[in-house]
Amino acid sequence: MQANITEILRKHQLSITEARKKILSLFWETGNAMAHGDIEQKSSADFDRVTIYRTLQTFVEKGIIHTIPTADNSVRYALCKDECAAGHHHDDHVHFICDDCGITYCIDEVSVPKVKLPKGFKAAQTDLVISGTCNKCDL
Amino acid sequence: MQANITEILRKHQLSITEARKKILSLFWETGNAMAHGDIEQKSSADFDRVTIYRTLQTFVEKGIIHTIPTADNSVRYALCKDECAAGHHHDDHVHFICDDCGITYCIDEVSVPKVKLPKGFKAAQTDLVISGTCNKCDL
DNA sequence: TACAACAATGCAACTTTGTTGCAAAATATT
DNA sequence: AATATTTTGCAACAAAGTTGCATTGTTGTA
Repeated sequence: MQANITEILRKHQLSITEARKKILSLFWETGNAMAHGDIEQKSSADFDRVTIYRTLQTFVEKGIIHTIPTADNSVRYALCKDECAAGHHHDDHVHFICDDCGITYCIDEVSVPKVKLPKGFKAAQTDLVISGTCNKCDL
Repeated sequence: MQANITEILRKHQLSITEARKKILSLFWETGNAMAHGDIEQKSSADFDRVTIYRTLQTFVEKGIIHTIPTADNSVRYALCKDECAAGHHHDDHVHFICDDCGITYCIDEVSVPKVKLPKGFKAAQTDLVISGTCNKCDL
């Protein structure tokens, strides 16, 4: 696994540093999407706040992670699929945010349906974000 | 139009104040969605920052406006349709954010398709946000 | 392995964004 | 018109995000 992480960094032509290895491994461990705040809490002792900001930024640029829009002013980040290349992302799956526990899931089983837009509108990215109750919080 | 605005406020059992009239009229004038920052720029001379925060909050609660999630940490607000009642919104239309000019459109013509979720997941709200180039910025 | 070139990090200072409590002002109710 | 209620502005604060620069760490090459 550790070897896997350095391999990902190398594949994207990034220097192998402690911060990047740690933050990237956090994504693998949790499995779900994380907001900046989550990452800061889980690694604030190890790294400076600024480093986390910059690391997330480069990860997004390189196509390692992608952003998930939310309605509460806290953008979340999640691992991209292999197909994601630098510049243009291909994360056309649904994201689910639980109102109870706050966990953000990538629902890989469902893909985002194509939408016909009015004339002149050209879609670059489509985000389908559903909020509600997840299967753990469902009573 | 001015009469129209006070009528909306009254319909939702809100006191008629300068701040609320002004902010609500801004939404009608621009026609598109606005982020908090936009509103602050267009009325900062008239009102305190805090008032804008609180006004937007009450408008959302009363179902006059709804939030549009974005991937850049700046939630946008747009007018609701008449059907929107306090508590639960019915804005099942698509939102389009132009990467060029930044304008956020409500694409009323297209409605959000229903999505089947895995077992145990219950959807409360569904947001379909598309980013790309709008018909004004399209060369 | 050691060295130079380059990139990433930490620190500090700062800007922006959002929140809370309370007194003053505006609005609504009678 | 007078009182009760709501809303606003102010101040102070907390949180989130940014920038420049010196220091440290990483990479590629001899």
